[in-house]
Amino acid sequence: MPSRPTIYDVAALAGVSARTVSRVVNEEAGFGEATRLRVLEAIDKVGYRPNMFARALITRRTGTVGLVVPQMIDPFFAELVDGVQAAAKASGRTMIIAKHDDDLADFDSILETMASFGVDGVVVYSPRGDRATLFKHAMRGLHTVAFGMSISGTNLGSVLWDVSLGAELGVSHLVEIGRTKLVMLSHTGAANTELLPRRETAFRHTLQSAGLHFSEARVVRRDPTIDGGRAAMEAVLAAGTPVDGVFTYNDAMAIGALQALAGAGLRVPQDVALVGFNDIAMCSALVPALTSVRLDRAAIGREALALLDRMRSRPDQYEPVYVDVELIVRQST
Amino acid sequence: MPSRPTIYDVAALAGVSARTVSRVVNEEAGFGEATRLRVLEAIDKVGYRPNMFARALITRRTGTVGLVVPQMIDPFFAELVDGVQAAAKASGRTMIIAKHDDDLADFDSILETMASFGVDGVVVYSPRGDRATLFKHAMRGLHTVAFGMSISGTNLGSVLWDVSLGAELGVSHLVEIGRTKLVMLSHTGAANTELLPRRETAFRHTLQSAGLHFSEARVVRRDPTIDGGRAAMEAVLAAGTPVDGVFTYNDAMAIGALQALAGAGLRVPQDVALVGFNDIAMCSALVPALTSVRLDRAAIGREALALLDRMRSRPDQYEPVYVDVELIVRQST
DNA sequence: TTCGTTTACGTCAACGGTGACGTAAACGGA
DNA sequence: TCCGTTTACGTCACCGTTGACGTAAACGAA
Repeated sequence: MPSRPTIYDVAALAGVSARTVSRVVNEEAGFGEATRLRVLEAIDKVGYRPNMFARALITRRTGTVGLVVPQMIDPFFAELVDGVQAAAKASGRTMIIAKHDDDLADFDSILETMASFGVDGVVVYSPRGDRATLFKHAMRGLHTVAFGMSISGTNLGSVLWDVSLGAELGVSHLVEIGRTKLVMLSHTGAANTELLPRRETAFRHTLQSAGLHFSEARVVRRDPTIDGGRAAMEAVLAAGTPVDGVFTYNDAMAIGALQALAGAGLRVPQDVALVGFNDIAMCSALVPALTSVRLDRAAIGREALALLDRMRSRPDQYEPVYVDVELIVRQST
Repeated sequence: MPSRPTIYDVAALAGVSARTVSRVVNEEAGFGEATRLRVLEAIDKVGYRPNMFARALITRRTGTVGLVVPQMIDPFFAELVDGVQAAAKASGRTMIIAKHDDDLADFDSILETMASFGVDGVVVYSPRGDRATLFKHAMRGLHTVAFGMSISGTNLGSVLWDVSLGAELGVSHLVEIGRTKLVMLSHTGAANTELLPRRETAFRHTLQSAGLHFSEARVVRRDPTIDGGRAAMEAVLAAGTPVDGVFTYNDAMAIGALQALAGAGLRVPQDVALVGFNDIAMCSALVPALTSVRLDRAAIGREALALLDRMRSRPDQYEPVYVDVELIVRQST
């Protein structure tokens, strides 16, 4: 932080008190037009910008929001970060971003750092659905919004999307276009212990309510990556499970499945229809373009920041906020 | 920023002065072991964390670095952000991230905000190679490192990778494996006016020094996206240009080319070998896995932060720093 | 034993703003 | 003309921390 001109430099040049400069800068009432012009000219001449720290020290507000995600390589998170950033910018706030790589200790120290950095609040994707750390920091006064997991309490709220509905939309679309031999490529790990089972449950329920047969062999679990998706699809084909429709845990797995199907000489969608989840940007650039369940990421950002705002005035219990999911139908189905 | 316990609360509980608590917290010399333990216990009991603003106000250092990129959706930038973040974390710094969407006015106001936020320095990928804004803020005292463009001056340095060498590595690899009918899929726009021509120049030079024919028809320009790459490749095939090797501006275009080649029934690498640029994570997950020119993104982050450090002690002219490029050979060649 | 040195603290001011409050001058209504 | 109100400022303290400096007590060497 190289030293910059202060409010006193401006005051001296404009021939007024620092308090008056402060008033002009913050557009408070109580100064004359002539004074305003002199002050603005002086600000321009010395290149003055307010020091956020001095300001934050007394106002106890920083206009800064923290965002914590597991990582940013996965396009899903990259696009989520993008959505929250856009929302922050729209409401004039600065964002601090950190990633925890699914490490609980890192996560704890990130929240610690953000708190001492005086963020007005944090928006968080918790590692492995960790709740304890969230409660700990919220209790100490950190305004927190978790997304992708349901949690609420003092200084603690959440923004969710209806995963069950999304899964149902995807699977019933496969049923509607006449597919009867469905398979789900799911996620091995416990990356998020809440969202995972719901997708599988919705898959089973939708099959059953369509009168289709469900068996455990129709859910194959691997890492939620391209390679994992390819491996899962290859396992299905190798096992000889009859299949004409595939629903995947996320788009990365769908891309992998696409590769495996191509490798086996099966055509998409003629032989096998394919539905992904999350609708990352790449879906529309694939051949064939991938049908996927879309989350409104901009809305997630907006809702999270709005929730933080509400918390400022009323920091008690918050009901989870839901954002819409919708199915985007493309060439793969 | 909800109110948190201060150094005075700790001091009162431990029965010492605030100054002594400060000394313990910052591990300065000059306190007894018994005192240290009492203070640490008190810190733990009240849940004290130093207020960064008060500290920054007096030390004039924030331990914060700004990172400005055009966007974060493109995996190349997402991975770059990741690399810089990792480097920042390793050196104990916090990062503020912003994106400018190639908008010059946004870029200017982002730097303004970061400066008033008291960042120790910024690491920047300039929109459209803009230099004027960089010079303006550097002149006012903002320590700046640009990457991907060569620039230097007071408070201003750059971290680069040798694009020419990267292009040469990629193209001569194609030549070495016996390909003689090469095509380059390049970038229409002026996203970065410096890096662009160098790739094309290296392509031409490498062809010529291998005794191969070069013609303008062998460079096709489109948007640097998957769709752009597909369109470019389709244009080459439609024009009937003979081709057995393709070098692309970036990996996204290579993915598009892969789709177009598959659509035309051409096999990779048997019929056409393919080399991308940047080596985004996805390259290894493609079928066939993509040969690509890799930039050491972690090194970019490290070098950028190291340059900022050097600037603190000596803010004058800096020679650009280069990070390595290397060719990662995979199945597509 | 004496006196310089080190250790282990404490005191005070300052960083750059803004909230709370004070006040002189201008204004306006009866 | 008088007095209450508004306008347009200024003054001062304080936000939480650390730099500069002071000092009493303990220590150590002659």
